[in-house]
Amino acid sequence: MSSSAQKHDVFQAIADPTRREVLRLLAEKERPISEISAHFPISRTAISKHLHILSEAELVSGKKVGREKIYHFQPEPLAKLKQWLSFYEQFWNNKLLKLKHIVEDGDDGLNIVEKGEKSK
Amino acid sequence: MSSSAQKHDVFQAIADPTRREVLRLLAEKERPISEISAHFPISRTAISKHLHILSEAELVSGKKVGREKIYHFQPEPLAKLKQWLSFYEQFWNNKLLKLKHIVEDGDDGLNIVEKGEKSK
DNA sequence: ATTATATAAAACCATTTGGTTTCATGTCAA
DNA sequence: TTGACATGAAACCAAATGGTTTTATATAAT
Repeated sequence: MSSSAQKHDVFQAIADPTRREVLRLLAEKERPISEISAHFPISRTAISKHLHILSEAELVSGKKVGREKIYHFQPEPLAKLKQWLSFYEQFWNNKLLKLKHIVEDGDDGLNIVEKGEKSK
Repeated sequence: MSSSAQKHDVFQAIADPTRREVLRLLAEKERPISEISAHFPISRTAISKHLHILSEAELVSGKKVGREKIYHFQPEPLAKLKQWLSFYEQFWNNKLLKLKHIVEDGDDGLNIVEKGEKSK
């Protein structure tokens, strides 16, 4: 199966602070909805909706056990985030790449002045 | 200054696909609003609002040059995202940590067998 | 069998979001 | 100085978001 008609992706799923906290709780260990919602000032129903959204993004998955629904954390979608991030890591890890870009773009770079440097 | 009363953080800022694309364009090189909006099917005003949000999250910054406003990419806030992500990397990079958790939680772990590993 | 528990589902609501259109303003060019 | 251009700002709008309350259903416990 693995429905690709997902309305919520990982970027949206982690945008909400409550959902991030839910994720952290589930990363620790799997828990039923009521246990999760006990950690928050909002209603159980609200938490249930958040779990639904996390579930759409495949960051969590729930299995019904007796009358409880036990949710557990699924890290896979975060790889996509990591991948997205990796593109931008150049910009803060490797300052030399800035120069490289300037060269490749055909800019002669003569008047480029880095922060705190004098231009002449 | 550096107002800390920011309504939008980096998590929310990158939740929107259009904003992610704007970021990518600005990571390539700095550009005025009109040039950015030329890449999208939506109005210049809409793009301007997205830039405002990215700016609140300090992912971009704009300087006025003549009648144009030139925006450029600022990678710093992404470090926060990277930091957030790093916590979860254990879960897909380092499978052994699973065992560690089991041990620390007091679970005897006797019948736990990792994928593809021999139990002894 | 009855009651309490755990969740699901639906209706509802205020605010935010992502977009639009319209109007105003500052700057460059002729 | 008169347009044209680039942006800003405001009013407006539909849909999505994040919450609520109410009602229903399945399971567990007594």
